[in-house]
Order: sequence, then structure tokens, then C-alpha cells
Amino acid sequence: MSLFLSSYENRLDTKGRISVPAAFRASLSNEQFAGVVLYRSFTNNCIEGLSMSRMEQLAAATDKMGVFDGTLDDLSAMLFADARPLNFDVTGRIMIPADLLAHAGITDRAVFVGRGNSFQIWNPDAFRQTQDAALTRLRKERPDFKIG
Amino acid sequence: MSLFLSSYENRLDTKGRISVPAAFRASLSNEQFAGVVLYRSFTNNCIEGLSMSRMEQLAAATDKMGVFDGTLDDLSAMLFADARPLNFDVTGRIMIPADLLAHAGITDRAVFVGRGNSFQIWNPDAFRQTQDAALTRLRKERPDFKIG
DNA sequence: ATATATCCCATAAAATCCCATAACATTATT
DNA sequence: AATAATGTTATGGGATTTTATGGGATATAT
Repeated sequence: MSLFLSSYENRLDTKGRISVPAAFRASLSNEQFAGVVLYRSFTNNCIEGLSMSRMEQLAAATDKMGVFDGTLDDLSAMLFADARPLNFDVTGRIMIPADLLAHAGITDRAVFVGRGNSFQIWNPDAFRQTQDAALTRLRKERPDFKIG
Repeated sequence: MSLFLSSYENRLDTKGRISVPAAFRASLSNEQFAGVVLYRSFTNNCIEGLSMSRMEQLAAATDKMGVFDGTLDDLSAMLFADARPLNFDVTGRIMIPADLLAHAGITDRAVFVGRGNSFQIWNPDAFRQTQDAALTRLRKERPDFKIG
């Protein structure tokens, strides 16, 4: 599975459509389902994005351990209930549902943010703030960190 | 995995392209992805460079934390969001994005600096200064240390 | 019927391909 | 040792393709 890397800011048009970055589409090119799965982040004011196959992988994983873990069960139930499969149109755009946009505070612009095996969609300003905060936190907590 | 060694100064052309040193390309020749991954150094005014396979290793390491608990490490989150996968063109050049160039203060020339498993890209003058400073510091801290 | 979504095509900007040439280094030749 | 020959690498620039975005027309649903 190829990774989602980097960040791309795109704009929503008057019809509410937005291009999924070409690089992300490339990461999804071997997928059965030509599109993405989105859901509201539990932890941030942003939208979480996955490939359909990763969604299936999650279902399999919860299946295995889920029955005994109440919290996990709740989480995955929520996730599956909230998840929206969205097809690309011919030019690689999607229409993000209004409630997801509201949850992320997105109006006319959005940043697609790579997270390795998944990605997020943010309001550009909110994202910058969160990034700055994370960097500050990192510098404080481990001033000597290296990427090895 | 082969190493990145030595330093090479190359120039950016009018389109912003720059040749990745042939020796570095050779180190990457058995990679799936024909290119490099660049990101802004957290600690220096320079650009960090990695192979894609190294990026994938990192993703695999952080993946266990996963989707449900949302605890993807600050560090890896920042890294994935900032990392730019850049393909070589036919002659082994890449286009370094403008924000990375700005971060490193690079305009028309850049030095590729081997760092073993990774490499860095510097403004030539900034690199020389940093090198000199490091040498002075070393001499002071260990007066008995010999240069070669 | 009215709103909502999908298909289709158009366009400008940016990235990439492709070929040509210049610089360099290495080897061979006198 | 000096010079010529060769192959590799770096750089330059025109042509082509990709990508993001816009909008009209057609379909679908409430």
C-alpha cells in the first residue's frame, strides 16, 4: 500500500466539489473502489480519510479482538456508522457531505494532509495552528529528537 | 541499504530543477520509487532527504498505534504531512518545492550532503558556516582530537 | 417542480517529457 | 607526460501532458 504524504490545499467550487490531490489518487490507483472513505475525526476538528481496503482491514481487525473490548467496540461502531464512501468523478473530485464540512469548519478551502496510511482534511487556518502547536510541544518535550 | 556519502554542489535552472548527484541516485537505484522524499529539517535551516522505503519503514512502525486511538505520534504526523515525494526526471533531476527552498535559503545553488542513511540539502554558504562552527566546537570540547 | 447530483467539455497553469549541448572525468594513445 | 578519445553527468529549453478548476447541460430524487 502506498503512503499518503505531504499536504495540498485545494478549493471547493460553487457546487461543493473539491479535487483530491493527484498524488493521493495515485496512492489509491490499485483500489477496487475508485474513491475514498471519509468520517468525522473523534479527536480533532477535521475529517479523516481512508482507502476502502483499509476500512476493510479495520473491520477485520475489530472482528478479531472486538468482542471482548467494549470501548473498542463502541469506537468501531461509531466509525462504521459515520463513514461515507465517496466516488471520484472523472476529474478526480469528490463532494464532501455538509455535516463533515461543518465538523471541520471548512467553507471554501481545504488542506489534504498526508498521515502515512491515512489522511486528513482540514480547514487551512486550523491546520496551521495545530501544526504550530505540535511543533512547539515537540521542541519542549524532546529537544534533541532525531528521525533516525 | 547503500549509503549517501560526500557532498556535491549543483545549480538550479530557471525552472527550479536541480540534478540529484549521480552517486546519490546510484544509492537509490534498487528502490521501487524512482526519486526521493524531502522535508524541512526540524532543527536546521536545511532540507532533509530520505528514500521512500525508509519512509515506509517509519509508517509501519507507527501504524500499530493506528486509527482508533488517534495517538499517531506528533513527530511522525508532522513528518508525513511535510514530506514531499519527488520523482526523478529522465536525467535525474527533481523540482524542490518553493517552501523547502525558502526554509533552507536556497536560490540558485545547493549542496547535497551525505549523512549515511539520509542526506541534506543546504545553501552552500550556510553549509560552510555550519561546518566551520561544528569544527570549532569539536576542537574546544576535545582539544586532543585530530583532523585526519 | 425544485433542488441536488452527475456527466461532459473547456481552460490556464504547472509539471514532465524529450532532445540538445556543455562540463567533467576517465581511459587510451602517442 | 601530454594529448586525444570516450563515456558519463549536469544543464538548458521547446513541446507535450497533467492537474486543478470552472461551468453548461443532463439526469435523479424529494
